[in-house]
Amino acid sequence: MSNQTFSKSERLTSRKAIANLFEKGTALRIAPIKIIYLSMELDSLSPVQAGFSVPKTIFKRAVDRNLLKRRMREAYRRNKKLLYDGLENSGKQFAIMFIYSKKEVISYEEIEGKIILFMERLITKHVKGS
RNA sequence: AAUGUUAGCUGUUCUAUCGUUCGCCGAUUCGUCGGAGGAAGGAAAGUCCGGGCAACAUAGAGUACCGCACUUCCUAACGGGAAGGUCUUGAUAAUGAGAGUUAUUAAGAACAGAUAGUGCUACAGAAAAUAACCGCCUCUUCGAGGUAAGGGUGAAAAGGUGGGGCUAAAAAUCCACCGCAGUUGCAGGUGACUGUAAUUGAGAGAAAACCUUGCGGGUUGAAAGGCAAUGUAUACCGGGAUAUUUGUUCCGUUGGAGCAAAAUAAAAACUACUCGUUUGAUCCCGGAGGGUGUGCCGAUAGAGUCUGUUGGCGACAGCAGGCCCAGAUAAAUGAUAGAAAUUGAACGGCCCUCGGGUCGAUCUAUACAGAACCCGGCUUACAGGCUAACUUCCUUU
RNA sequence: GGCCCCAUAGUUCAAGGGAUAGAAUAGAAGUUUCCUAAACUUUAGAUCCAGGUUCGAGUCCUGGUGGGGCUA
Repeated sequence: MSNQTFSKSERLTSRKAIANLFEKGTALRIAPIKIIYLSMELDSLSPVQAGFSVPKTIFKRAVDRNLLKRRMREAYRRNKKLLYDGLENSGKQFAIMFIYSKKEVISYEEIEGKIILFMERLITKHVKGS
């Protein structure tokens, strides 16, 4: 689990879980990315399940939406070890949804920086709370 | 050789590291792991047409509604395609006194009907489709009548050109030629239609106004639909049985059987309406309905594609052989780094017809765009490259 | 994914194919007032884009662009 794979058990695939997340989750905004997360029981052993979304109203073309989702997913996949290590001993599970909310396409480096920033914040908040 | 237009084809490649998904093979502690493979397009797009497929009656009739509209063919089908016909516009040439006609060539056509009917044609103009304002002429002054040759208005003015005659003045009255429309005959063509002869006629435009005629269309779309699991009482589904009342006949007696009629019956579904069809009341047996929401099938081998050959002007069709070519579902096919190729820019070297070619290193750019059940089309978007045809220009012979 | 609707001044709406596309409100300038508001006068401002039919198109037809709604 400590490698860089990103298989189905680590992604948000349950319609029910997503509905629950949007209803009760905590919203957070880091520059162009809006993040909704919730501590909840998941149906897999993975500590975190993540999903990525780009609204159709901002980007009309499917090519642009695909590009941004791929960049966000890649950034998450390469850095998720940070998040997993931080949550290792807590026993909690998180569902996270990343939503892109800017009209321009930004580079991979920028997206990666924002996602790392979010992970650090989530860990410090969680440690402080417990 | 350059320039542009149109049509067709193509539409970046390789390596390394880390990843996604689907078959196959092997292992497994059933969580996964390993091996070897497949993984976006010509438009996957717009959702504009047509078809397959599925449910609702094996999908029925008429009206309404919607769509289409030269002919023949292709096709599973089409509003698509091929070949042809006709018309319009432009150019060139020939001919004619002129109107016009003919030939070649290019482009285009929602190209049935305006002589079935209703309505419309602003402003201007006498008048916009049963034409008389000025002008001309006649009668009997006012006024009435005749006349479409001339005038001006308008997008459009009542077939056109030339000539003669009649007449009060004129005309479509006459002659010749040209054009248009209807009917009939002959010849050619599968047909649209063409050629030709006779005869009749003079009534603009618009159907992308309503409409008429002919042809076609049942409705809803994979979120269709089917299976399984979870789970609770009836209403839901499937199968079977029986009908209730009245009259009458028979058996012959607190009842049973046959026949006929009526009622239950109001309504619901099938497209809006009319018809038509189905359901319908009670009991028994079996399965469960609604809601939440999971997995699988539908769902990836097909009107498939490539090669050859035969038929056809062609679209296309037949035959033979080879090939298997994405299958995701909060939704895969990617990220990073480095090379190469192509394009453009300025720089330096070399060559020469002084405008380019070629080599080197640097910088820049690499389009439009992402499958969502599957096919056939149409439309729209598209950096660069290749091929073909044509236009224009230059040089040489 | 599928189905449907709409587009006119800054905004909300009109306009049987026919003078210069109209009204309300918002804007600007002026009058009035010590100043503001209200009132009055004047003024500028628009048919989503491209083709086609027609003598003539906001309206009719075709293609595109943008926006909105419904559907488990």
